[in-house]
Amino acid sequence: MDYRVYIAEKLNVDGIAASDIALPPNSEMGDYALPCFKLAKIFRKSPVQIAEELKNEFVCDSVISEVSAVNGYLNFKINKIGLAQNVISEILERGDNYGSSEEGKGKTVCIDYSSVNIAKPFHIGHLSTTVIGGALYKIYACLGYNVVGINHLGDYGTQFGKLICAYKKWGVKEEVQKGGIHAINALYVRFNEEADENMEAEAREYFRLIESGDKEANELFEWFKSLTLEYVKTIYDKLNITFDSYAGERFYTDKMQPVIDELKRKNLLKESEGAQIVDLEPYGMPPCLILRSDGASLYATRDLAAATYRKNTYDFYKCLYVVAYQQNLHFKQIFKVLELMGKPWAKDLVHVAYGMVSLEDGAMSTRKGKVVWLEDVISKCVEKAYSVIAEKNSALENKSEIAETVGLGAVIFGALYNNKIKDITFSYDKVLSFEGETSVYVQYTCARANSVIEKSGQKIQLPHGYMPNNAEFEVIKALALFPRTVRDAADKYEPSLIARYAVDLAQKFNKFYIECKILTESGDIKNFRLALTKSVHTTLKAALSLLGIGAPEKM
RNA sequence: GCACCGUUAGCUCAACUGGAUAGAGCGUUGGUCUACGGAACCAAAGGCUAGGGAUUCGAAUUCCUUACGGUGCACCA
Repeated sequence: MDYRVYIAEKLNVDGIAASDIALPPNSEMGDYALPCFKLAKIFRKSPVQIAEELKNEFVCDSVISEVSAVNGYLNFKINKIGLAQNVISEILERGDNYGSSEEGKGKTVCIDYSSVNIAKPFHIGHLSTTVIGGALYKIYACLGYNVVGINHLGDYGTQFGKLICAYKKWGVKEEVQKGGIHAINALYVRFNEEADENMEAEAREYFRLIESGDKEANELFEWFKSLTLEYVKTIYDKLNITFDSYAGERFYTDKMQPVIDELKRKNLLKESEGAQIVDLEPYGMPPCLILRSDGASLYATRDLAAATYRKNTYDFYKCLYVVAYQQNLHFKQIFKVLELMGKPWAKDLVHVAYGMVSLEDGAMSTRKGKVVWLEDVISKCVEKAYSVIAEKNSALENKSEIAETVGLGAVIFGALYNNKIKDITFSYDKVLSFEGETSVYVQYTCARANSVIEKSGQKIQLPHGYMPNNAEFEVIKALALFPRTVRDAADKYEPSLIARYAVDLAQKFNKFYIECKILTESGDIKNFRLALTKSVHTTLKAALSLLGIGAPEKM
């Protein structure tokens, strides 16, 4: 039940909607509140007076147990017994499905994320798009949407001509096969260091050969591509990330012309300095380049084709682009161009922008070797997790497996805990910290809850009419917030809300856990506390799972 | 130069989108050790929400302005 809706309906005052019902700063005041200041103008009375009058009119019932008027606020306390009963029984009943809904049924959401470049290994700069997109995928799926995860591969451009050129000059087949993506990347880096004008020209020619369908060039390219995909898939597996489509830039090679024709037909295309552009000056933006002066297409051209293709293929309700804010202008431009083309769905395109990652000593630079590879971060976290486990719980059987879950959780969680728009300075100290507001804390809490349940050795049975104490009630209120949090995270494209929620719930549970004994109690108290513990365990697991993080039963 | 984004405790960040006394974690100091899992819990200290104006019952949140930092601005992706 949504208490805000209930209260608003019960009040039945013009101008008061569920969204006007707020949460008081602390729970001693109440569980919900209505600020009456807005009503002062309508009723031409002081807010204090209005609150007082509304209080007197309000009849408490089985849902709202108490109303008070304080300084212009009307505070409500909800029936603790009823809330406890409702929330816990719902969680016990729905289990892993708690928080999920059908509200997105029949609607498709496309999410363009991660979008790796061929021949470039993953560094920590690629982590945000991957885990934010991955989490949004799970969050929307949880709300019943049909989700299409798209890895818009960076597989188009002269750099692949350079790569082939470098391979032809220095490459050894066996070494590349063995070294995989790092070997390819090394060739590319070497090209950029050593190439002269002749090689540059050669590279352009190789790119042309790829484009014109030359057999050898394409075979090489496909080989590099498959080595790249093989590599990234091992990382996606670890991060619990999946894709439904790997249609990258090249995929749109033959889908751009119709878009260009349409732009022409609609008189949007203009020549400027030899290039074909869409003029966006009236909208305060630089022009959107469609064709270079040599007739070649550009990034924007392919994105226009891709958006059109996705609409035609998936008929999306929304299409999200999880791409760093560096590309704010680019997306503003292509969204505007589609709008000018008269596409009503242009409004359904959303650039989900996130902040950039830098290192403590400045920006990353592949060329200067100032890079932190994602694989290294992962393995360090897993190693650390292993050593902590070995120290704290040496008897544990499957230590490596659990260390993997814990270590990867730390990597993912670290990238998801803050508002996505904020820049991040990467530090090993931070991801390797397993205390406080971390995934490890949440996982630990989960394991702790699980341990209590196991030790009890009894079936979970929620007693009727149990009156929760304060610590218990705080946990219950937090539990009740989960479905709303999932919806918020989807509405705001903000997985950090889930991460923060998980920590908050874990904190409240731990407080309860320290204050209230469970197994040494008996009867209703024990049964209720076990049911509460089980509910927390279920909800924390569900929250972590939306982020792609596992929750070991023991750790 | 223009545009967009950011600035909250020593550090890293929240604040349910305009509501009551701005909250957490880390770090610091002091406590809880018969532990249902101490990867935990409690307490203390720490704030003119970068500065200045405006809007109103009420501003960290909206508007203007200044400073600092970041990003982007025509044939790369």
